[in-house]
Amino acid sequence: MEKLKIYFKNIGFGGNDLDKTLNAFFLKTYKKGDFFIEEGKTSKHLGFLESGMFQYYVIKDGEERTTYVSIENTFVSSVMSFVSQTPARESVRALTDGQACLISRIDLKRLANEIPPFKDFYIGLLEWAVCGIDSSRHDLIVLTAEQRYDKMLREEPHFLQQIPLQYLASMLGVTPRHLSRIRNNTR
Amino acid sequence: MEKLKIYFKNIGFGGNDLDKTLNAFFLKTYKKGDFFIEEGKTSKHLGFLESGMFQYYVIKDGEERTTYVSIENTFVSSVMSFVSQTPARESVRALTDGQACLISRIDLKRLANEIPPFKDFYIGLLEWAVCGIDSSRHDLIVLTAEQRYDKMLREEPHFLQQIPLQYLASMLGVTPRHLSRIRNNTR
DNA sequence: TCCCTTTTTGGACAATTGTCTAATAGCCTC
DNA sequence: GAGGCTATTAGACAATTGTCCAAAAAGGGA
Repeated sequence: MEKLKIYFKNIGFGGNDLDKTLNAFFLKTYKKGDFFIEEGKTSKHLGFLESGMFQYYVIKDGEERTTYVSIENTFVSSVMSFVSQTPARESVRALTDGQACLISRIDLKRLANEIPPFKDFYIGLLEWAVCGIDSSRHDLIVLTAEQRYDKMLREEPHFLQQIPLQYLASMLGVTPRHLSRIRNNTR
Repeated sequence: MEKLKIYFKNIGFGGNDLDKTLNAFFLKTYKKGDFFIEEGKTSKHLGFLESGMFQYYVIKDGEERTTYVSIENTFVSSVMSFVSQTPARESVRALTDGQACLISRIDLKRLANEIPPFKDFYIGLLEWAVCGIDSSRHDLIVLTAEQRYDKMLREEPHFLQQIPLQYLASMLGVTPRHLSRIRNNTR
């Protein structure tokens, strides 16, 4: 849980708060293909990705559509399911072997009440999530597929290095065939 | 601020907490076309829409694209700008005359520290926002335009009654021309 | 190194969606 | 109820994007 520890230290956690916080998490190891959460089930845990890569996807007309890919040092969650405790509309599984630190929603709520800074951490996490998701939604409505690709190239080049194109295509709202066309045009 | 009062009562606010909370808001009247926030400026206030309708949009290649429309009894905010205090990527303006209760980010943060239930309200608001936005983003990637329209017809029929189609089209990620085609097919 | 699997690319064609434009329909005001 | 807005619909055509498929390229063990 080394990276999680660094994460919390970076936002000012220390001493007792840090210990209690880290104790509420437990480490889980994932093999490629293992599920973090399956569509239809209710997400009980929030995860922090220590290593590896998780794919969010649904099966649509028999084939999968990727809605997002999480990479290490970020939080993983089927947001809606975890937050509202309703069945997940998507599955999340490991694209590679990896490790995540998990905390249950119950422990999260408990910590938030016991440790004031933890509640503020959760607010910060929600604010970060809402910004990222809103921005992505905005782009899907306002930009063309090519502009979205260019933006990813500019702002998240590590995505293009780490994540297979077939998954990125779907996240960008196009088919792999079309992403190939876009890449061919722009370089 | 009648509706705002009812809103807070419904989530369990009363007595001193309710008074302090309502006092942190002030009422503002909007004429059709008035801005709630302009693209490029940083949003200083969160609003609760007492009456009227607000349109979120950007000008893209000389023409406007609507990303969302808020209706009464909901909160209004250029989320990313308000949350991260960065310039807004979209404008928000009144589509009709209306009234909103505003609270500054500073007062919001102050109240969150003074009134514990208010912090929990803010968490709830963020959770609600993240669910709604995530769901909408999910639909843009996974569903066809026709399926998104059908879903709106099923789940938010009041949108179709209240909001002009030209704006809904854009929210659904298509042109008005194409929305017209969709509507023609399905009924 | 070689073989096997997975990923990426791209041709040919089809379906979807956008652009431009005009006609129709609603609605408000005088 | 006539005139002037604005919203909605729809035809014709063009551009974009998807589907189906096969070939090429890239990895990953044995």
